[in-house]
Amino acid sequence: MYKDTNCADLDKNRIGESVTVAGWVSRRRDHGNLIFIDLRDRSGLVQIVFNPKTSKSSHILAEKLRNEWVVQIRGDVVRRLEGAENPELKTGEIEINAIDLKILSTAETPPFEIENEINVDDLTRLQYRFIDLRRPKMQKLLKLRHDVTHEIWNYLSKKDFVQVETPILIKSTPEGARDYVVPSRLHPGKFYALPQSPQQLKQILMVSGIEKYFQIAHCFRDEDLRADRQPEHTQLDLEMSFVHQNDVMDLVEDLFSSIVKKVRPEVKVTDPFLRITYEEAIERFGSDKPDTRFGLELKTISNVVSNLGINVFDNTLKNGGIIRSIVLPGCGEYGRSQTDDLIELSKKSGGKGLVFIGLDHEINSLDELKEDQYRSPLKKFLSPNTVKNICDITEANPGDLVLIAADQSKVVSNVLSSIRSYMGKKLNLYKDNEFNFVWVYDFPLFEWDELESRWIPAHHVFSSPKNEHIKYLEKEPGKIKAELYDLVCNGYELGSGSIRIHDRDIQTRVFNIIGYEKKDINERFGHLLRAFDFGAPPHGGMGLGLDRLIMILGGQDNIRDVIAFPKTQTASDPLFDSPSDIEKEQLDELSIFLDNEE
RNA sequence: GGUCCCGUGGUGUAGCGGCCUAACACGCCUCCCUGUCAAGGAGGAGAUCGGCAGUUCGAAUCUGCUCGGGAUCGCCA
Repeated sequence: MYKDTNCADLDKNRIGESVTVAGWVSRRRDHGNLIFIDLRDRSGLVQIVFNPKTSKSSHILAEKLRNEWVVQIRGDVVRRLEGAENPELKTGEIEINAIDLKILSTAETPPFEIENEINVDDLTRLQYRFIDLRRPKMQKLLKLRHDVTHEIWNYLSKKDFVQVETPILIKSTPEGARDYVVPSRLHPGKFYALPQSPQQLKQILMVSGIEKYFQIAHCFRDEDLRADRQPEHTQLDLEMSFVHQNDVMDLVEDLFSSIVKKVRPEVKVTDPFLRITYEEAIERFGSDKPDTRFGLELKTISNVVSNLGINVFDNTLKNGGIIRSIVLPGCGEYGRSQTDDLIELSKKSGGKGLVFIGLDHEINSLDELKEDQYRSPLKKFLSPNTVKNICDITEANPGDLVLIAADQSKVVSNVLSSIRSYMGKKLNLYKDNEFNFVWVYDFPLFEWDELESRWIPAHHVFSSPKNEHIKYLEKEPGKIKAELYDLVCNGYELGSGSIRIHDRDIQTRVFNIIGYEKKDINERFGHLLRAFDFGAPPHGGMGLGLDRLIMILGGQDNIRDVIAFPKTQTASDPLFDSPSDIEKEQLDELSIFLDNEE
């Protein structure tokens, strides 16, 4: 070994020891006859002193040292001079008197500094990812990631789960996201697809009698990127036989609690996790992935604002729409530019506009509300009594701003939930180190696709309808709730799962509703259905986004920061410069002809 | 495919028609310095302002296109 101790493991208990350390020169302070080096390794920093009285040759060599050179130093751990201690540093009470210095590598000046808080373009960071990852913050996030997966392995192993690796080269199915595709050399003109998730493989493993399976699985989706979406991401994938929905939820809940306890012991996690139905989530938050760290719940006010001569509202209701509102506490005196911001946000979310009612702060009682104590563009239609009724339902108080959206219910949900998220942050309604987990369950099995005029699966085709809803299958598919559940944290969807269909008859009926022909079914799912013919146990499971979980646990707002080598928004890698051209010989082998005209 | 923001020495910013022969901070280089820890002091090098085209007597600055990065809608069963 080039070193017998880590830099930051040294402290006053080790004074007098002779040690050898190795690492990177983090900073040098050259006082002429005395040179200080902050030496950095994975553990942290320690101060090295080069004193000509201790070692003349080392001192001369140390004059050459520059940032990020890699060095090995032998020396004695000594107590620092009185008054020269550095309380900011873990090793601040001691230093190493260097006797020997060996330069292991020189280094160019790095393109940016290796500190926790840097303000550098993402492109530069990714081009020099090896430098970026030297930053203690990034090291901490990679370690956090390790600790999380370690805990997952530990926990699930203790619970009798077996980790099984599934292939990366599998088969394209036209369902779901766009596939990443790999050409086959041995089968000219044919392609493998990279898995969007090991979904069908793990279900086959259930038929194989594995009973409890998990995998930290890479999943690939060729769709556009976002702050929380990479083309290649990692899932904790798990599946269990002979379980009901609650068994899966209980297990995952306990697992996630123990992960948080392990890696963020100072954080309080809701115990038990909140469990709400899909319907309740939409009703209260307008979203199936609500941020439950704060209130600002939505209220329906269709009844109190109809038939007042307000055309927008009456027409909306006539067309089967709904009128809902959200109350922003203390925002009653918002000016034009602030309300315009909210209107713009609502338009971005697909809405047409918003109606405001701003309540004065100096209102003694809403029961004696006067005309001049509230403002609204629709004021001439809104009597004090109507406003009071609205306040009753929405629980608005003096000084609040009531926002009203009228449209089809899906649009209203989108508009008000995006305003809710935006204002929750703006009004500082939650702390950064709060983790609010919530289960959302009882999702509908099907959604109506307006464009194609047909029912499509809300999750995937193997999710089981609730037993008592099987009777609606052919008559009212929209009414069917599924054994489908999502885990949500702080407004992020962390994962979703379901109890799967293991009955051939029900599976066929679901396929029929989606409108699959026999031929399609065989081509796409024949392998799985064939397996089901040989004794399929009842089973269910989940897929959980590991990157997002670590992003939240690490207090980050971008998934790239918890992935060692992520891609840019155009799915390229500035470090490797991928994707890239390949040789003509490679193309020929694959029987691929490029149409370079376009 | 759409919308929005950004692109100026190595890094981050300022400059937003002529005061620009492009400013500032950090970093870098040289020299001085025995107690610093964002060391200090003195001096120095380094950018044709992402690219192309246009407007103009004159463009880092205005316009168009394009490339790259970021945010977001669509998309992500």
